[in-house]
Amino acid sequence: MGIRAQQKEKTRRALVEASFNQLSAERSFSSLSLREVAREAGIAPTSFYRHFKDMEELGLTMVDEGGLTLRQLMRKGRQRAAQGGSIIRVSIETFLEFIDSNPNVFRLLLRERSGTSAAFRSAVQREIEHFIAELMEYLQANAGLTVEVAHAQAEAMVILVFSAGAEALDMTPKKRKVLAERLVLQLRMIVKGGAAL
Amino acid sequence: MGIRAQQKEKTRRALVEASFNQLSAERSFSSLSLREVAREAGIAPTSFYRHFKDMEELGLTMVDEGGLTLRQLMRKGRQRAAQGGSIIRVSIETFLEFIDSNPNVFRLLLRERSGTSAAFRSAVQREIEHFIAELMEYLQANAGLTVEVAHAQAEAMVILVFSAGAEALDMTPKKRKVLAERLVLQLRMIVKGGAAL
DNA sequence: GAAAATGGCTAACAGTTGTAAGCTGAAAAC
DNA sequence: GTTTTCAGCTTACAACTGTTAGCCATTTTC
Repeated sequence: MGIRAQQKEKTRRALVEASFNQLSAERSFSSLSLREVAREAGIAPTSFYRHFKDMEELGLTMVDEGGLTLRQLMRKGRQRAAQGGSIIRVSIETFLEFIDSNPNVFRLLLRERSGTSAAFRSAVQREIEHFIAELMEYLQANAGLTVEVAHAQAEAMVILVFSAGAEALDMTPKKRKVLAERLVLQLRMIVKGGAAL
Repeated sequence: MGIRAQQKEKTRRALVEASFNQLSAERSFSSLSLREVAREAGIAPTSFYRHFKDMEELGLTMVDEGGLTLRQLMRKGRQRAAQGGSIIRVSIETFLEFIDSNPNVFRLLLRERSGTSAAFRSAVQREIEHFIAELMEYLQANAGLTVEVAHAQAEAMVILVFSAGAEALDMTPKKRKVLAERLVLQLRMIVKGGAAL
């Protein structure tokens, strides 16, 4: 890669990282301005346009990236579970670790799922569906269920995990334990209930 | 009530209604400006302060109001179910009707649940917990479960219903039917699974 | 080595925002 | 009937926004 393209990639990364870093409980992506992001990344406002058409394009990049890292992590978690250990517990652990070490990635997905940009919403929805599909495949292979039931099951589980994640964001580690236990209980109910149908 | 207080209440309502009316798939409460709301309500920007300290105070009022109407509706639904009819089906119907006739109220609750204002988040959370508590009471009385299980069950059900509602917002009536059926299946899984534990 | 491409910059614009200061006329209090 | 209260108004300001135009230095291309 040429020295030029290399530098370009570097400031592009700086923009993405600057955006992620500015997210917090009090700050959503949609509340970030182009100028703020550019400032944080250390470039002039107008240089932003050398990399992204507008903030939406930046955001979509971030969603794709975030979704990818999450899915990779979960896949690893499932592999870990395959060689001993409850799939439910391991998945929940993996997910909570993800939230703990990438809170802002999760915040982005969580908020833009119900945000004001249709492109964002469907990008996040796509990520979640990937997610459901992988879990569903696992469930069907390991429990031999109807496609319909397996899908409903996988979807319900993903929704509950996501929702618990959202709550966990603001919690102390101690309260998280309680949350995680209840989540385990809920997922078990779904597994048992699905099998019974 | 004096003629003065009456007029004041009227423009206060106008502000609340103006805010609700400006919400849409493309517009969130946090993206509304004080000036826009005032304009829509037909008053000068600075007159806004005669009614609310800032936009956050307006929003909290809206959350409280929205949560109240939703809970009242659901309570009615449950009464309807008490005299014949599946509680699950009736509740889902009631909820989807609510979303259909008050999409913007639901949008507000949905978005501010994961929004950037701590006050908003806990206001919505409080509404949801009311919601869970009422359902839990019902479940415990009618199925005789542990407190723990009943709570986990009620919570899971509320989350799934909310989440389905979010999806339903952008859907055609035809697709909603499919969604509703899957939701029924999911709630049944939780009922069955809870009983099995 | 000359010419073209390009990432980053400065300057400048028109528009919007929240909010302060202060006036006015009508209702409320006395 | 006089005084006080107050919802709503106009004007004003400083801050910030996204975006255009155009220059510069360095890398890339030929």
